[in-house]
Amino acid sequence: MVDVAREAGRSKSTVSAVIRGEPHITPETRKRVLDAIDKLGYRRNAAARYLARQRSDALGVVVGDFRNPFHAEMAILVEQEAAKRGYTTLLATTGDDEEVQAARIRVLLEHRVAAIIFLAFAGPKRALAQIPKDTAAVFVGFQTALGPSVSVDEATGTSLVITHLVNLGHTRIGYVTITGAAERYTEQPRLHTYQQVLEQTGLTYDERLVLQVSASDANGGPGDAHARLQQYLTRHERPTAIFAASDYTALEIIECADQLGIAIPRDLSLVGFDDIATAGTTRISLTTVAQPFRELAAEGVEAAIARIEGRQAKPRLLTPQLVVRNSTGPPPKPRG
Amino acid sequence: MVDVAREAGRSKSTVSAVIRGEPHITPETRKRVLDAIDKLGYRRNAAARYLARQRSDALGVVVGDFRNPFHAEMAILVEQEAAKRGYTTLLATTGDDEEVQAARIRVLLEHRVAAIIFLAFAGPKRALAQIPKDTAAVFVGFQTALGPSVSVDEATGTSLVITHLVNLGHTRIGYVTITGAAERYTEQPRLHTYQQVLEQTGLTYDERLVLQVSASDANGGPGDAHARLQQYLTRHERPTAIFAASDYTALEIIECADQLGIAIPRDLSLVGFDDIATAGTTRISLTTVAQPFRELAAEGVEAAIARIEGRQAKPRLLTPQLVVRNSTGPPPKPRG
DNA sequence: GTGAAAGCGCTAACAG
DNA sequence: CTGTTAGCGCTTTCAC
Repeated sequence: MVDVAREAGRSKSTVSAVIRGEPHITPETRKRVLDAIDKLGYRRNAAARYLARQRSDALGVVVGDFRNPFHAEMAILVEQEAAKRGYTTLLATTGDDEEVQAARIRVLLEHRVAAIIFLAFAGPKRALAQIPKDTAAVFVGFQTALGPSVSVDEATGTSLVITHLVNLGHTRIGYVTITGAAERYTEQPRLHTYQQVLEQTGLTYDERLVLQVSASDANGGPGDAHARLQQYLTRHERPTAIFAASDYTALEIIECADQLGIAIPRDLSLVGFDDIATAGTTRISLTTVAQPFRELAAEGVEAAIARIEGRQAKPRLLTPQLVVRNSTGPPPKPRG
Repeated sequence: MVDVAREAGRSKSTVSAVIRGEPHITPETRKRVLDAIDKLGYRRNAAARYLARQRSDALGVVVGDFRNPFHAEMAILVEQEAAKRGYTTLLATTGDDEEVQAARIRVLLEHRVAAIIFLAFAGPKRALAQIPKDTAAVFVGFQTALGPSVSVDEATGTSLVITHLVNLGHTRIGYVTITGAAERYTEQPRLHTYQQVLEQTGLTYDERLVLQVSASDANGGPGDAHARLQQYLTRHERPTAIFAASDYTALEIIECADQLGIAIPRDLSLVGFDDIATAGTTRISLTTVAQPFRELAAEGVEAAIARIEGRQAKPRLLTPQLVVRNSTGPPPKPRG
């Protein structure tokens, strides 16, 4: 920067003023400085800038698993929304390992991000606890009491699903989540909602209809989740319809059903959650609860910025929508 | 840090030494410092650290589109590999817009990343040009002469595909890419390879068998790509087999074919590139060229670090493998 | 083995 | 409107 100043025949602080876009600069001076910057290929130093200003314009975004298209899509949108508002984004994936999760969050913290956005995922309490109070943390994509959250109303979404299935004649409606340890924090509550809605509808909650597997279950190895799903789908008292905790999970169920020769929706109805792109595809055509992606992202960023600026971030509960496609139909005639 | 020093009854530089893990510290002192850090919840400041050391341990990773599972997967793996080697990762997505691409790269540069890894994507020349010579740039996931690259041998991959199709009896083998402007830089060369291999095999290159659409083609709007694909698939002189530039593209072709009632592989054989998870699925079962993901990521990071440390990064050309599944078969009997 | 001091590249008061 | 100055939080010689 001092080089630029010399080249422009001005002082360092004038250069700084030009860069920051201060209004009170002579056009002449501005031009000289800009030219010098150009000529020297000068690029301001984010570290030094942060240090001097003591405030950062970077948002940390942590997502559980980019492999899940919902996460990926949201990450893109959040980045876009943040950019619109003048913030840059530091993205991090964590996977299942709690060590890794803590480590990634630590890195963001060391970079002094102004806020951390948890995308459809919240690390374990331990990782969350390390976040200093003056760093805003907001949660987007799922309902939680961990902090300010922007999400769809899961009770409504679940009602939509159960009602749809009940109207088709289903009474044995299962609930399945296949997730990394990471997502347990987000999908556990969704199970709770399922249970509540079920009972409100007059159906009895049957534990045997619920399957929760961790994708990376240590005992049994990686194949374990698949084995348990297979077993769940072939049991005699299996459900006639399944509500999957996410489209990503639904995709795994489809694969397993395909392998077992279980036809969807003839033998089994399936509903997902999220409405990722693949769900709308002819081959998959998955009935699902659509989340308003863009809105979620925009509101999430807004909430984060609100917190940064010391404003209160009111929790937002958006309205989900049921998209009926070809993965649901009437239950099969009782066997035997 | 000065607070920690006070709390521990030691000086600032001693605290620094402890943090950096210098060997010559009394156990007693170390413990005091560590305790103080813990008690105060101290977290070192990456910005200040960078400023003082004048070297960064952050790698910038830029990917074109997280929606493409190949990109997402690679991003995860690169992050993991970087972490293993003590580097942290700053991830950025760019999308199609050249402005955005340049902006994202600028942000990484301002953060003084030690190197930038271009993941299955290279920005436009203009964006690339802004990278100072002392910042290493490496390209992983595609062959390019833009700089050190780690990729699969595309000629070999393409040969595998063409040979496979020729053996099945195909003579009209098309090539399709549907991509953002971003990926044009990576898939253009692949087209070239297709052309070469075709001719080596004794088939003549027919321009009409090639379709290249930009997903975000301005004229015609977003539906344009789909319309052109549809037209391509219904033309009289359509190919009996298509080599898609990526699995992601292949997925779009499948969707379009499904909508048109074109059966795969009965009416049309299809081969992809990458071997993303979905390709292995029962419903998709896509014949494709598998890339060694993990190796690509590991070697990519290695190449970046090599450059950072001033070593020469020898371009690596890994060997791809053809995975034959159910999307390819003999050509249909001639119509009419 | 530990501490004092200089300085990394920038911003922000304040003078001029 | 522009320049001077004093740090921001850390690392790194160099004395002690």
